Amino acid sequence: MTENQIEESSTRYNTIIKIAQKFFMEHGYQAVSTRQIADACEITQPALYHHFKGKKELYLEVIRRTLNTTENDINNILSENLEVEKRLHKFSKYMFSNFQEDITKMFHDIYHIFDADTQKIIYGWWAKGFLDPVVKIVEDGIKQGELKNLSLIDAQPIEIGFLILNTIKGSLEPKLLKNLNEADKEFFIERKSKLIVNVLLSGIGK
Amino acid sequence: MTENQIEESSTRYNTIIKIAQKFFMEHGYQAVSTRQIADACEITQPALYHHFKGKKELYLEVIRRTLNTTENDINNILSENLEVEKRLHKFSKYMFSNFQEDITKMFHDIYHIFDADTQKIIYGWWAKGFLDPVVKIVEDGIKQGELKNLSLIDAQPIEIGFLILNTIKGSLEPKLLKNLNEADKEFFIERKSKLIVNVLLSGIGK
DNA sequence: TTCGCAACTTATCACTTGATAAGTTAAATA
DNA sequence: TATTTAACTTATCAAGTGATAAGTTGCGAA
Repeated sequence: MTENQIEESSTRYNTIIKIAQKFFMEHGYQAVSTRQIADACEITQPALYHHFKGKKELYLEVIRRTLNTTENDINNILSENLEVEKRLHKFSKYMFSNFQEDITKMFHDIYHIFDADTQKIIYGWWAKGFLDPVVKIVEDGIKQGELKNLSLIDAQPIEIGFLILNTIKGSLEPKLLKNLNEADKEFFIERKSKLIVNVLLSGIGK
Repeated sequence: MTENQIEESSTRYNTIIKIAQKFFMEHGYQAVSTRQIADACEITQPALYHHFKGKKELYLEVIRRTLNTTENDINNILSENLEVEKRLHKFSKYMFSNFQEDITKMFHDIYHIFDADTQKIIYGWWAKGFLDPVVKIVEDGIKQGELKNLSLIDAQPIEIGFLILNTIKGSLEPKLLKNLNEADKEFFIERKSKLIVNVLLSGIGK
């Protein structure tokens, strides 16, 4: 075990990140204080600084873990060789179920907090976890003849990947979902995902 | 002139709102201090409190004006009786040109700052300015036979309005646009809007 | 048994925050 | 001309903020 691995398997260290993740994702970086996080962890505020260099570094680790977890989940979802429609539907449902907080806000914070180099690193994680899998779906879909030849609409697979991601991202409604019970939530997500995929594939025009 | 109208036409009052708008839209409510706004207005921080009861009230007025301006602009854009495709294209271009900051963040702030009643009032402004016009486009499009009968995809016009709005909203890329010159910006917006409308109307499926 | 060190705590720092109180000034009104 | 008042300013507040220094504790290795 390396020093880093010991640290990462420590219970307290993980608790801090889990709780910090909850707070940061719900309220954003600025609105969360180190004291709030520490209180929720039932430790004193300076104790945080034993595990993390500062608030920024804690936030960065939260982001890293979030994106890393997502990458694994999405790759599992997409490992089955399904048709495009089913893959997109699964992906949409995953996003609705797991990103009940605006990730747009997260990227806004990243832009204003971290320097350009760190931003690039984070963008790399995001691309690997989110964008690449969706672009893969699009590319596979074209190969299988399930999707249009994109040159017809003067677009690149990566552009369509972005568009799909943005459409789903823009449709997430964390506040609405929070007030539903599990059954209603499931129903809402199923219906919404179906609609989004339907429009993405067939459009609303005649 | 009522007392309110005098206040609203005052130069200083308007300057404060304009500058506050710029700051709030770029950084979000929490990240902007009353001192930053005051400094940019070249007045002292307590002078703000002569014009506004508090930071919250200033922010609320910024939101009201932003949504009100948008409502007027959009109604002008959509007053021409064009076909659905051209209307959506115009609308998309307007959004890209005028909302160079994430409006998602604005709604996040609203949710965490204001009480439920105030939130409802703001939602009313938003619905009137953004949602209603888009729903009108959809309804007109169905009447004119340019769009599918929505019962085919088990959807309501308002749902499709949301989806269109969210797709465009999610695709806004303020950071990217900021680094482009006017010509490149125009080109980017034109191209992106065309792609979005194309996918919304025809989809990417075969 | 002693030592070392991880994992804390208490106390405190400099700084920023939104907000208020009290005094000033210049222009409109009576 | 006297008075009022809008539009400020200076001074100051309490409540927070992220961060550091220095001391404590308890456990595992030597």
